[in-house]
Amino acid sequence: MPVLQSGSPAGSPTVADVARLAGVSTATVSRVLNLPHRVAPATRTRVIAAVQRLGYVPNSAARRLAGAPTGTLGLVLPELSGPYFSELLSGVEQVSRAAGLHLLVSSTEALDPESDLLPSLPPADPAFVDGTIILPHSLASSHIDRLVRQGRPTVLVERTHPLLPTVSFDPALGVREAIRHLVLDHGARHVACLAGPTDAEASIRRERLWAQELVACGVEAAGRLVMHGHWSEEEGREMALALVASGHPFDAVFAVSDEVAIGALHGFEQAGVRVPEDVLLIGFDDSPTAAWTRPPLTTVAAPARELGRVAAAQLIAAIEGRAATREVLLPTTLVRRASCGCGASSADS
Amino acid sequence: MPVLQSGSPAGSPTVADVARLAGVSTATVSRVLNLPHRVAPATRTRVIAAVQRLGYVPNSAARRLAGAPTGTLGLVLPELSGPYFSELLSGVEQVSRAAGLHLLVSSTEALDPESDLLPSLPPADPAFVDGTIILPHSLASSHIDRLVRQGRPTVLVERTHPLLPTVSFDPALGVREAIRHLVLDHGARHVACLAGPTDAEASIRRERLWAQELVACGVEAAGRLVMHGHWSEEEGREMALALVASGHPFDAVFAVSDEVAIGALHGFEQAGVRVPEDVLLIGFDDSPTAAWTRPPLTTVAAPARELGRVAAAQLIAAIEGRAATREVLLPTTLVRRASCGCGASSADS
DNA sequence: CGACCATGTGTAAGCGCGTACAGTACGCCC
DNA sequence: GGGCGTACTGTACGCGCTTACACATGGTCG
Repeated sequence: MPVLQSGSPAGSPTVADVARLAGVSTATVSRVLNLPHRVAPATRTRVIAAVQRLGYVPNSAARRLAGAPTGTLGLVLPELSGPYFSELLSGVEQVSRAAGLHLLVSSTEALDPESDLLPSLPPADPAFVDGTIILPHSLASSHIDRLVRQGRPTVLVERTHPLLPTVSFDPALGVREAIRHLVLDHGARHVACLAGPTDAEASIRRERLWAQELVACGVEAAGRLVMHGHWSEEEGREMALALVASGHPFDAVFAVSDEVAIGALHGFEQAGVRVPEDVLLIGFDDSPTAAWTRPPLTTVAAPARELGRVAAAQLIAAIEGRAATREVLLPTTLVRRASCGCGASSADS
Repeated sequence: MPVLQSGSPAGSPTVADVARLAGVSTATVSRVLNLPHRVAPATRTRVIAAVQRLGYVPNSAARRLAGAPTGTLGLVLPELSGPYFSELLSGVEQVSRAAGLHLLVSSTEALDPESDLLPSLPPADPAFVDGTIILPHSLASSHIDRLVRQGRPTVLVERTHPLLPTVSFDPALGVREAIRHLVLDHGARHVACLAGPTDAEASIRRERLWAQELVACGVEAAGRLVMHGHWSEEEGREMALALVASGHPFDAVFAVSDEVAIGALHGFEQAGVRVPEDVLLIGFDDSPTAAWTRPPLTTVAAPARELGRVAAAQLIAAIEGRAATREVLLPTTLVRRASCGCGASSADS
């Protein structure tokens, strides 16, 4: 059990306290902690004992101020909830933990997209982290440019950038597979698209691929069958309802995220449209929930956890001075369950 | 567009740079940023202009070191993924954002439960945050005691403590409702319990209530019908399988979390046991997924987001010196869907 | 008209830590 | 035995910021 602090009664013990107890100078204490081999074994032992006795934990603000690395990574996400970010987050955490680094997270949900507040977020603050992974929520990029200018290690996720290392999914493979499956295997003629916000790059890409592959299959990519909304179940439901209400005939739907797809499932049920009997449905992400919906959701698997892992690895490389790969593309594939009209795949654990 | 840094070419601009540009002393710059009303309007304007021109962002490490609050809250969770933590997290974020505070998150997944590393996590580090919300993942508490001793604002979630303010669910109401519903309304006689880890306080409480209420209903709370595992779908599945394999007859199941319940759903399907025809199932949490399973999951609603909100509010109160309520208990209620044998509640948005 | 206060600003002292630099003590060699 | 290198350790400065204190104005009151 630790002992009553010697120094400032209110605060935590400092190097000075440890030094006093061990009968050495503060410099020696600091050396024991950072360059142990430069200290005589006997002294080292004494200092370590003092550290433990006092329950001394270095003040990282001071440490950082004096030029030492923080040993923590920053992660900036548009939101903190939802399966996608959740998975991504834990992927990042997994590798940063393995590297002995702490992780610091915050969301930009609050921020005015156009404001330049991003640099003041702890995960982007040099005082807090050695480097940052950013998943920008919109196309505005002035704050990103500033980070670049400051030359701090930074990795972008799901977003292209001329200078920064980048990690994204390559939706092409998965979406191609999905569209072909719909059109070629199940004979869909009118494939609708439930898209995300019009300024989200990931959504834009997926929508573009939807159109592209449709045309490649010799089927019309009808603009009237495209809906835009936020990445949420609720909006997915509304888009599905709106689609039905529009009166335009359609026999299949490609949703740019599982959450939207799940919402759509709900919307269709509400509108009396059966999936997959009346309309085929394919989502995107393969979120943990997808296997548990009714019917189980066919979806383009984009393993967010893996994305997070790679991004973290890239960032660590950048911090350590090893050149990070400029642009990493992760493959996506179609996971066939029941919502696309394929036979009853009951359980697939 | 900002301008090339004047000071150290590599680093960001400092107060000194701003002071020079504005033709004032560093003290004045600092005052403009922290106590604006103590500075003459004309000077203030000049300084602000300089700040913007340089794109100056205060170094929070230095700021903190000099005794100023960091303006950020810390949150320590056992894991970062999963719907429960995800929701909790975004509740905390919601109110901390509203209060103009940043949020700093990390998980203890990595930590040796018995080690004293917790105080070195950024969210518990005075250098990083003004206060911390902790959801301890096990019963070990020496590190928590240390935080108490240091007298730093701290709020505990789902965990009792003699000194610290605490925010938890009161599972009693919901569980009572659930068990009674099973036994009284649906005539269940052998209600099993799929519990969490044996050292997780929340799980222990729920299991205890399961037993208590069962007895109160005049039904046996059979120890042979209790299974323990981790809070995951996979373990839920395995527990369900094990339960079936055990051969002990049972006609209903209470799972201590929705994830476990969903896993059990999977397990039962695999074992050819139909829910709710052969066995009734009730979960705990009302996670976003619960409404989307097959069949839709009846569950004890414990609004994690709200829990997060309250915890954050409590912490802020503590930081500001207003006494936080010692122990807050949030009510839980039963949400009836189909897995408990109630009629087909199709959509409940 | 001088003492006194309010207001604005500058000076300088740390906050806790890392580390260049300057010792000090010892062992080795020629 | 003196010169020099090696292995440790201590002294002292600075990281960027806040803030107590000192100082300079200008105005107000007796």
